[in-house]
This record gives sequence, C-alpha cells and structure tokens, in this order.
Amino acid sequence: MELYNTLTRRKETFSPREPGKVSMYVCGPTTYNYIHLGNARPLIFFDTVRRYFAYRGYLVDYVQNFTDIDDKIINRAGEEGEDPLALAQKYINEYFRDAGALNVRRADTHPRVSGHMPEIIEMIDTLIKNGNAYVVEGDVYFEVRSFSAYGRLSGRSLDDLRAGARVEVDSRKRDPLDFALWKAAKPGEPSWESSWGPGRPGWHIECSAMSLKYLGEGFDIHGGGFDLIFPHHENEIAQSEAATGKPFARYWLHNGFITVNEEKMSKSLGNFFLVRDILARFPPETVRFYLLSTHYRSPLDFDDQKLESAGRGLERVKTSIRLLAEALARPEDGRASVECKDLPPVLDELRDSFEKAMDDDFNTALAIAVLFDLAREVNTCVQRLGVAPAPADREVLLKAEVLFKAFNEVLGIFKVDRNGKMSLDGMPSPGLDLADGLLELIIGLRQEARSRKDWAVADRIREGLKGLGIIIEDTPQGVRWKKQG
RNA sequence: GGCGACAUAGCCAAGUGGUAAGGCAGAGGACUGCAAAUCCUCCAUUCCCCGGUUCAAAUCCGGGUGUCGCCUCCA
Repeated sequence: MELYNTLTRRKETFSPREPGKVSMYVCGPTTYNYIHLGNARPLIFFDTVRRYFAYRGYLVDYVQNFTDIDDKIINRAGEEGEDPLALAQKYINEYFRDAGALNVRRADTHPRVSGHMPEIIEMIDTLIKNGNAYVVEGDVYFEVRSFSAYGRLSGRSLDDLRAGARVEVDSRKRDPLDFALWKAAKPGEPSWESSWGPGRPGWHIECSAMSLKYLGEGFDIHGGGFDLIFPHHENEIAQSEAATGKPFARYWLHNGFITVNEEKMSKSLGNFFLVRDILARFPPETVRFYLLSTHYRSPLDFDDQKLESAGRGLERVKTSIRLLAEALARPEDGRASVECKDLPPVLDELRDSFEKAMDDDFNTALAIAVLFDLAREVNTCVQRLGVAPAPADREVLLKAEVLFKAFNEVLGIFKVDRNGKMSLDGMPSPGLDLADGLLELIIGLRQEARSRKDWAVADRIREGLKGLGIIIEDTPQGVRWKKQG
C-alpha cells in the first residue's frame, strides 16, 4: 500500500510499526455543537481507511479523541448557563448519533481531555524539566526555539512563520510562536490542580498525551484535516518528541476541505451545514457515497445538485444489488444452459482493480468506478438469465454478491444487518407489516387489471402509488416495487 | 508579504511519460401495452495559456493567467 505522507510530501509504501497491526489516531471534534459536513469528511474518510486496513487483514487500533475542555465550550456553556462538562457530554452523545447515521464505526478508544489530566500534567512537567517549556504567572508555554525540527511538518521555517504571524505578541512569551501547554484558571472556569497552579490544558497537549498513552511512541498513522497541519500537528510533534526523545507518528494523513460555493466551510465563517440538517434531506448513504466520490486530499464542493446527482448514481448501484438478490430468490430451473459463465474471471479482475485503487493512497473515487463496473456486469448477467437461474449461474451470482459485500465492507455505504445483508432502504423486507400487506394486495389487483389489458386502471394505480412514494416497475421478470430514493 | 495546492467534456471526477476511467445530464437503439428499470451505441483529436525537454506529455521543466487554502480558533 502506498500512502501520501504530509511529513515527506510524497507517497510512501506503508509498513506498519508491528507486522499485521496498524495503530491510528485521528483528531476528533471539540464538542460544543453538532457536527457539520466539514467534520464529517475526516470521520468518513478515516473510517474507510480503518475499514480497508481491516479488509487487508490488519488488526487495527483506532483512537479518536474528544476535546471536552476548551474556550469555546466554556463560552457556550456560559451562554446557556450549563456546566461545561455536561454540555460537552451532550454533544458527544449527539456526535455518536450523527456519526452512526453515516455508518462510521466507533473507534476502539474515544479518550477525553477531562479524563487524562494526570497524563497531561506529567507530560508538561517533563517538558519543563527538559528545558522545552517555561512557567509564566501560572501559564506554561512550549518554547519553539528549543525544538530544532519545528516547522518540518508544515514545511516552514520559524522565520517564515514569524514574518507572517498575525498573532498578537504576548510579551510574556519568549517567542511569539510559543504556545500554551497550560492555561492558568480564570474565575468560574473549570480547573485542575497542578504544581504550577490551578488551570487547564492548552489545546495541543491533549492529543500528544492521549495518543502516546494509547498507542505508544512511533505509532503508525496520525490523521486530521488539512487545517490542523499548522499549528496543531506541528505542535503535537514538537511536544511529543521533546518529551519522549522518540519519533512521534510515522505517517501523517490530511484530508482536504469541504467548500460551499467554492469557499471553505467552517464554524467560524458561519457557512456550515450540520450533518443532521443534511440527513433530513438526503439519505445517509448518499452523503457518504458523495464524500467518497472525490479523492480525500482534493477539495470537495457541496451543494444540493451535486448530492442529487450522486444520489442518482448510487441508485444504479442499489438497483443492481436488488436485481441480484431477486434473481437469487427465484427458484432454480433445471436447465443446463449457463448464461454468465464469462463473469467469474471478470469478478476477479474487478476485485483486483478495487484493491489496486485503494492501495494507491485510498483512491476511493477509482474504487467507486469499479463498483459501477460491477453493477453493470451483474445487470447484464441478470438480464440474460430471464426468469430463473441455472445452478451454475446461481453460483456466479453468489460470487458477485460476495464482491458487492466486500466492496461495501470497505466503503461502508450501506448499513449491514446481523445476517450480513445490506440495507438498501427501499428494498421490500421479508417480514410483512400491514402497509406492505396492503401494498402487495393493491399490486396484485393491478396485475389482474393488466392481464385484462385494462391499462386505465393499471396506470391509475401506478400513478397513485407514485404519489405516495412507491415506484412500480413492470419488468420481464415480473412487477417490482420500491420506495422512492 | 511568506508558504502551498489545484486548473481534465454541460456538471462532478480518476488518471504523473505511451496516446483521455467512472458517474450525472443529453442523443439514438433493444426490451415494454405505456412508463420505469436494465442492456447496447454515441457524447473531450484533447486535458487553462505560451514556450521547452522527449521518438512520445494531461502527465516532466520554465513563464503566464485563474481559483482555493495555510500563516489566528477551525476537520
């Protein structure tokens, strides 16, 4: 596998710290609001990375933090008259709801800042002892000059950074770029005791302390959005390596931004879309599919038309999976003629192509193209079968179904139930409830009308059901219905 | 001002030296009572512009134009 490492600015062959195992840490959200689409991109992308490593047979240890102590949380809690930690907890719960809807699996560990004060304080202590940090009036700052590799990740020298610094210079800092490891408590703020006084951690130290605690020195992959490269990840490297004297993380992966009208979407610009608002208008699988249809390092523009277009494309994939399931559900006929005997080698090629795409820096856009190729091959086969498959064809179809499931296991577009069945949401379920029963009854009546060539009644029923969101399709293999996508 | 990324059909989007994937939209055909779905065919002599390297460039180099991002909390 090749992956693009921000640290070296080129693709590198992935080789894990320990054979067969992958350790990854991804910066999670600051929980003071519901997550927006921009937050969803790294979630979905790194979830896909994790799934692909698992598909490739690696044992993955995935850690994603929550920043539950921070200025924004404290401010928000102040506005709402709520306890900051309770507010953070609320949005952590909501986070899981949104992420779950997008079929993002939980990380193996979701550490929080508030639960790791001893580790954070100990790390700061080490940095002070090592001469990399200094205390000023209860604040503790990291001294960037003390770390010679500072700027390596973002590709900038300290001089470049100073020249462009827009930060107000704090005269207590030895260098304008020195950053806070510990902030002295202000009245009314949540705080923790430390040997340099009560306070709370700065933003960057948490990720160093928690990633090192759970994954150890030199873990494999550290990920996040492009905007975290500087200063957040730069600072993480400085702190961690200054404290441990060992390399911090081995591969740095950063996803590109989501833009709206070609402009970066962010909470500070106020042009963001909450995941839950989008999910009220589009199916979650469409959202996930859309986000994966562009390479993760490219910017991705969001608007309704683009999502609708993606949804129509995804509909073809769903249709294909449905056609396949229906063909398999039909009774075999005993005929010996085999219609799809050319398909198996094609399926093998498709699997190769899919893996090749994912091996090349997680090229999900190409992988999705392979998904479409699979759909077309399956449709062609199913169409040739006519009403019932021969036993040999049945085996071929089963193999194709396995491939659909394998692709979906990686891309995570469709949710999968306990029996391993993909949920396409419009698919008629085997268990009939009243509505389904009535629907079957009406469709049966329409079929009788059709057999009498009573087209007026048949069309009226079809139009009427369409108005209720049920699409009727008359196919050579019989009637099919689905809920409107 | 400093650093960096990107520019491929009406739209979205792969493709880093060997002669333009895939999707949406569109056109024609097969199938169909019709519609839908599905399948087949067509749809970029050309990859922002100008130079250069090469037998060969969307892909490499130089210059230009444009868009975006980072340098401040931000996924």
